[in-house]
Amino acid sequence: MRDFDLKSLRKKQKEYSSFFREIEVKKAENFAGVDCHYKSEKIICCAVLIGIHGEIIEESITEGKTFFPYIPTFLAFREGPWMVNSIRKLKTVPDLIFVDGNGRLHPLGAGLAVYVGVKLNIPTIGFSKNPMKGYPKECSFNGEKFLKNGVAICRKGWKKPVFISSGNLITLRKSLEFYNLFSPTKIPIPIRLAHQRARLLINEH
DNA sequence: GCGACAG
DNA sequence: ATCTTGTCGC
Repeated sequence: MRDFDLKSLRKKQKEYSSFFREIEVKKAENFAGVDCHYKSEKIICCAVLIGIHGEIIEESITEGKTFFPYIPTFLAFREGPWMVNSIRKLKTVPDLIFVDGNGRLHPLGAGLAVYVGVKLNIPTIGFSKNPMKGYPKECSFNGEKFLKNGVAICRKGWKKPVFISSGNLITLRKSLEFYNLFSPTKIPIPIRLAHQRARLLINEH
């Protein structure tokens, strides 16, 4: 990996953060989930589009070689472009996208879901299974614990919380609503499907 | 050397 | 994310 100018990338993050709009999402019939998997330097990103009842409508994949390393708080520059391309390959434009990564829950309010939502101008919800610095690591509470720009959720039997935050064009309240709608399990269905597909595809070939 | 910020 | 099997529990 070559050298990257994190200072200028910070400025870009502030720019993305300024483009974030918290408005109420209107029509929501088609939902997408996006996730990336890796094998050595190879990356594969999968987007799955489902209907309101969970039926799969279509999927798309984008694969290639990684061009940016994993650096905490800079995840958008590693996976964002791949996710954006994957969504663009879908024949149907999603009304809402579940992104495997934080949205506003980020030091500069510019997580992966914000990047994807701003680039595509489509509502996005950020979801993550691991806490960033300063956020609860254990389920020492039950239900929703509201944080600065997101919420930590703990349900019965969970050891660790999951984190939900707005990515773009949606309110935190609605984000929570949609998480609950698509999460009979800890991982929301759209992301679980994208996760499974990406994992399967990266192991063949 | 220690602590450690999503994937 | 990745390296990796079985296994405890609802």
